[in-house]
Amino acid sequence: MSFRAKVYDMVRQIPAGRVCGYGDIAVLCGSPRAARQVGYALAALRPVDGVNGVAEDPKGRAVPWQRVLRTTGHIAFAGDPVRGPLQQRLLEEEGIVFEQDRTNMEHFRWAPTVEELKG
DNA sequence: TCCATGACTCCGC
DNA sequence: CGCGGAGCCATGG
Repeated sequence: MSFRAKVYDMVRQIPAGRVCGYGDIAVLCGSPRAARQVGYALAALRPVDGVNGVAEDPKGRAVPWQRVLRTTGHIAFAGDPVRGPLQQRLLEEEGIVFEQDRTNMEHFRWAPTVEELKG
């Protein structure tokens, strides 16, 4: 199983209302230093519905990419005029609270349980 | 096989 | 705090 496939599977497990850092996903996928590659994996998703932010992986399964943020709580693609605001909107609809342009990672960070990791 | 590309991070200033 | 630079490493050509 490729690194990207692991990333997609892991991101799919993040429940609505919770977020995770790129680095966190990298660790959970077995490559602690590959945070950047996690972002690259999400960038490779195929956009399906631009308005609702739906994107799928190569297998056609939807991936909640909006739940992955920088460790600082900032939206990684903030510079993107479309995806930046979209990501924040999607997260706020799930109950994530933004203070200025960042979230409180301490409060919203998600970590899988042992059971969830068995997958 | 080598090389460029990056939705990242850590560190120093 | 913010900024720039260096390190990181999975992919694809």
